Amino acid sequence: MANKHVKEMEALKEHLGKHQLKLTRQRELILSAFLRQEHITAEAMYHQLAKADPHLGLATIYRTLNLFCDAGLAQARHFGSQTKYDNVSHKGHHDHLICTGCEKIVEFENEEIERLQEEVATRHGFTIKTHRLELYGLCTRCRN
Amino acid sequence: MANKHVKEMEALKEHLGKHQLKLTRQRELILSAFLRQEHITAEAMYHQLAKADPHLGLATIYRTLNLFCDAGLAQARHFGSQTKYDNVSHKGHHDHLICTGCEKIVEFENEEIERLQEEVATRHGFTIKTHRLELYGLCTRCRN
DNA sequence: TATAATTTTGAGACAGTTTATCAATTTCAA
DNA sequence: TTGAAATTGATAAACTGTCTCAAAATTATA
Repeated sequence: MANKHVKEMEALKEHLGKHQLKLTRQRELILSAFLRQEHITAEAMYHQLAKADPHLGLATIYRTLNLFCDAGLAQARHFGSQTKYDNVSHKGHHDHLICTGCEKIVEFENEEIERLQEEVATRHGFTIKTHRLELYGLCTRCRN
Repeated sequence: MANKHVKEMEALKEHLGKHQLKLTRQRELILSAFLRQEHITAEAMYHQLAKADPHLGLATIYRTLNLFCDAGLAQARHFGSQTKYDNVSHKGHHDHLICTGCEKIVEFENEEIERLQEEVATRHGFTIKTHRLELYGLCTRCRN
């Protein structure tokens, strides 16, 4: 299980090294838990990890998830009033289909769309760093 | 100025009528101010209107902007930690190019992208209600 | 136009989410 | 091993947005 996430661990260590930050037990623990999810809120992770370490503070979760964003391992997405942290480490960039009925989230990739985005950006003189595409609607089940 | 927004005013009145709601001075004032913007936060509008009416409450702004959303005149977007209300009354849906340097926001439309989004949704059994596409990067000026 | 029923408003209290504070602890380079 | 620097946990504080409720405004009706 641990060696499953070696690559991400290395990426984190590299980021830490570059910014005079330190590798802590908490950061390892949170990374390991984070990589097992597609997306999670800080609050959800707090409760999930409470079993493993009851003294892990909520602030540390927030700080660490934001650190992962800086390191390029996570991406924050504001969903309603909460922030969800997406795991973007071991797969290419993906976009989201979100069911407003049951909150189910389906990921997808579409190269053609990505290409058109580049085109639009170039036309406006922009250089894209990242993007976010979310389609909101009803899934098959919720439509009935 | 007032007769510039007659159509939207009518749309609002129709919505009010259908839902046993009343037309108030505040709703007229806020609609008029709202239609002069592309997108604005409740807080920003609060300060902007403080000159015209120092006693207009923040809660009223929130309530009214949400009312506009119900009436189809506005659309709420979670932008960072804030909610921006977009003016969607007299123009089609548009997406955003956002400069991470100066925070400038450029709007664009791309029918081809919209079409591909529909295609993706259909393939996954979704019926899209709305979507959101944001491209983050640097504008020409900030790249230097 | 006056009246009354209903809705809306404004002010601030309140709730939920995220960040800041700071003393105590941990990390890591020397 | 030591000590400077970073991190943590607990909680206070900040921030955004909603709720409450008495007073005021609107609308339908007479």
